[in-house]
Amino acid sequence: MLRQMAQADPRSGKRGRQAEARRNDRAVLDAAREVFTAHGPGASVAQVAALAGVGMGSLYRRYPTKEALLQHLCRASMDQQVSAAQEALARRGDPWEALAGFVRACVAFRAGVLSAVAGTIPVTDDMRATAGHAHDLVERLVRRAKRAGAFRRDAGSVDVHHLIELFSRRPSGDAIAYERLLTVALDGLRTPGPDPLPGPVPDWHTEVRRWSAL
Amino acid sequence: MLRQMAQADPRSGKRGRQAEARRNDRAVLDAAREVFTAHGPGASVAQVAALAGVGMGSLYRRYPTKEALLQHLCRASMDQQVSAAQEALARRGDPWEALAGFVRACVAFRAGVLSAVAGTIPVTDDMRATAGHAHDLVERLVRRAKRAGAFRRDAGSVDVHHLIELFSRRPSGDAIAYERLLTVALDGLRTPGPDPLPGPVPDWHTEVRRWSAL
DNA sequence: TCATAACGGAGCATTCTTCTCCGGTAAGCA
DNA sequence: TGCTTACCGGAGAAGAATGCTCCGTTATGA
Repeated sequence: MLRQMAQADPRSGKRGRQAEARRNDRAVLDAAREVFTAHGPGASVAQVAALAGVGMGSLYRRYPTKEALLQHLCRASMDQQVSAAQEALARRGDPWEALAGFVRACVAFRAGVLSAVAGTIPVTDDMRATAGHAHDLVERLVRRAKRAGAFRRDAGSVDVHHLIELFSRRPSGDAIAYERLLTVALDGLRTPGPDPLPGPVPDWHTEVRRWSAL
Repeated sequence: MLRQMAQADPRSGKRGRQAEARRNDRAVLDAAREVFTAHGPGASVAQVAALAGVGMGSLYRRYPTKEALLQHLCRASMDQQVSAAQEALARRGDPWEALAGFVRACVAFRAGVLSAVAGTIPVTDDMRATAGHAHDLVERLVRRAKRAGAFRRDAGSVDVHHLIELFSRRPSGDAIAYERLLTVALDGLRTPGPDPLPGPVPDWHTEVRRWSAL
């Protein structure tokens, strides 16, 4: 196969093998996100490698096993989610816009992976902790929006979490259609509906137990 | 294994083998819906049989192949969707309530199966026709709601279709959470948001082409 | 020019899956 | 009551798919 070698990595500016390695790092993780969120954790590693444009060897040099890849993916996504939440909290201006932007960002990088693979990999304490941290930040975003009257009273931060999970699962095609639906859902989350939402406001504790149940 | 034989089928009132056969018919189809919508068309037939509480033999006597099962499932779901739409159209009173009830019903019986299995089975002309018929009815429901001012102007019937597909994919657990989200989305579909939906209103033609692309 | 480091992908062992086959069990009739 | 028959469940065969390893190849940099 023809390989594209001596091209500079636009990010680091480096060239050569090290640059290729760095690019592959990202490509593998991005591909894994794409494949596992769309097809579930049962998707094959070969599929990930193919989408990343990388050989099996290159993938397995980075992650000793499929499980390790999934765990790393979860960690990375949750870290991204934390960053996005912090950024949203730091934003001045309309609290609703900050929250909505956060949700869109999370959906864009498929922050809801964890729900897709929950039950197939052991959830480490580390993951639990990071998820908890992320949740705290989302809770603050929601509270702030509620104070500004820009979030329906009968919904809570866990509903936001579920929304992100739901839309993270979107298959790769048809991106516009899903963006429309997400916009619809966000509009519905902002203003109260004619009828209250069914059931009690879900709480984080039971949510955690759902994917902690080995 | 202990079998439960001489129990009357509550539906037909019949007893014995024929009753068991009838019960199994339903059980297999319901299980297939559940399994394939939740885990995708890659889910194993054994999983379906297990959930239906039926042996492999009983399943394969009904459907000669996995593909046949999937096709029959699609047909049945689309027929149900047509029925539900007709029922909704016949309803008097609030046009919005009729539409919302229709969507809820479709999600309840997972009308969006087709999207989950699209691309894995050949789509027969028959299926295309039934889907078209269903769409016509939904279009009428939407138009009626729009005339009553109970449907946002920048959305269309294909968006409703997408909504049903999205929520049909829900995994079996956590039903309440999804019902909340569906209510949120429906609220968002009723009244116009502060910003218009992104992209053009999707049309049925391109939608069809999406899952007709072999 | 040579040692090095990272690469791609064919191949191996094992698991998973679809579908077949058959012994068993109860309903229905003589 | 006893026989026929229709239907049931699940073990198992053939084959596909998957996770992972191994190795020959290729660009880099001294």
